[in-house]
Amino acid sequence: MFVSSGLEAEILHADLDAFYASVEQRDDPRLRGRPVIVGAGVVLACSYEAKAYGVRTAMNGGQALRRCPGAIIVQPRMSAYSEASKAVFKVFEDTTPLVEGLSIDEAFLDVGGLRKIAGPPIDIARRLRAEVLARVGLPITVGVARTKFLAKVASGVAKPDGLLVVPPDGELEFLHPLAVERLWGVGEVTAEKLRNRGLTTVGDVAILPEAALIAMLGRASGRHLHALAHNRDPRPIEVGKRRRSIGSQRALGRSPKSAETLDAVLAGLVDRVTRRMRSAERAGRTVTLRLRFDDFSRATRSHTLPQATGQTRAILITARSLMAAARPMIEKQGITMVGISVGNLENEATLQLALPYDKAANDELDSALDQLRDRFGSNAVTRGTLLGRDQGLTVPMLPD
DNA sequence: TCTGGGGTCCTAGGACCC
DNA sequence: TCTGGGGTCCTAGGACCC
Repeated sequence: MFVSSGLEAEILHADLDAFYASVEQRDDPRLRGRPVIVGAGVVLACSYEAKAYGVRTAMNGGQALRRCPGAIIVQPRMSAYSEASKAVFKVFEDTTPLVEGLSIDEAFLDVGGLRKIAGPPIDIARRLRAEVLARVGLPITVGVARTKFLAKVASGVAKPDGLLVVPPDGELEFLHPLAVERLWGVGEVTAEKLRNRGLTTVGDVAILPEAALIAMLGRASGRHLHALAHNRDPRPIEVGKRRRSIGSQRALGRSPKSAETLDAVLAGLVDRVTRRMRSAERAGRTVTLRLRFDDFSRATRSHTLPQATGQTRAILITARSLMAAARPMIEKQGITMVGISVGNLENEATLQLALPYDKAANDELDSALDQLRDRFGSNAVTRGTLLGRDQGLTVPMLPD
């Protein structure tokens, strides 16, 4: 792994602009230059033309239309977005192997080791923006700085369709006048707490001792905020991060729901989640039921299994018993959302069976698996998953 | 027409073990 | 026999992000 010098601005934060809406405008010329809202009940994404009218992500659809009556509503096309994301990440990976994906539409890139072959970071960033536009047809904003945190702040300031480099000798000058909300990890609640004490800019926060921030916000948040306000962020780019949970949820509307309806929804969610787990070849141990009620209060109930599984049946049984335990709450308050997620996902196999892809090897593996099934039960061994860690052994499957 | 769906990380108390 | 310190895991809730 390259170790960046830490003295130069060589981390890029690349962030697609109004991602879903931009894909829609790319694919339908009639939408270009017009206010576009993706999502019907609620705004999943909106074009900058719609943002100009005050439309925001997560806003209720009716409210959005009142603010921007001329907006065009588009149904989301998740597969198109996922395809566009893959194409953009391909451009990232053609730029540098050191790519850390943050979400479907943003990533950090470490270009520190590329100066000799690809030029200074600003040139790389310019080319990256041009490449994404040429190859995928989407606008992207890039922030360049010495740290991940600052690069992300820079791209946020440069949006939309921009490029901003924060030079190492101008970091605090750039950072301190910004509103605290610009800091990664400062949301509504934290911003309000800070505002109540008259702290509105990053510079205001930087004056406070760490202990004061910890007293105000708790240990982790206090430390985090203190470090960021002083521009301390030593985290390196992490390549190949894995997801820690997989989940699915569904809004139910406000009308009362029978137990049968709820069970059907639950089964559908479990099926969706376990399919995704199996196709990702992962298994998990902790099943969490998430509920939301009429008054927007929430509750979670979870249970941890002794062994990781990706099987629909095992997870559905667990989900049902969590739901049964939550029954009294559900009867007291109307339920408006139900979700299931599976966490404690087992990592990549700890024991790699270095077998070549030939018939003899596959047969050998099959018979080894049969023996394991005999020993631990047929449910203990499934494709792409693993044995419980009690056995201290995980078994990766070969592709069919 | 007061609300989506996908995630991450932190905290705090209790159980349990050594 | 009594007590304590330290560590891990589980559960529930909350803040935050895109």
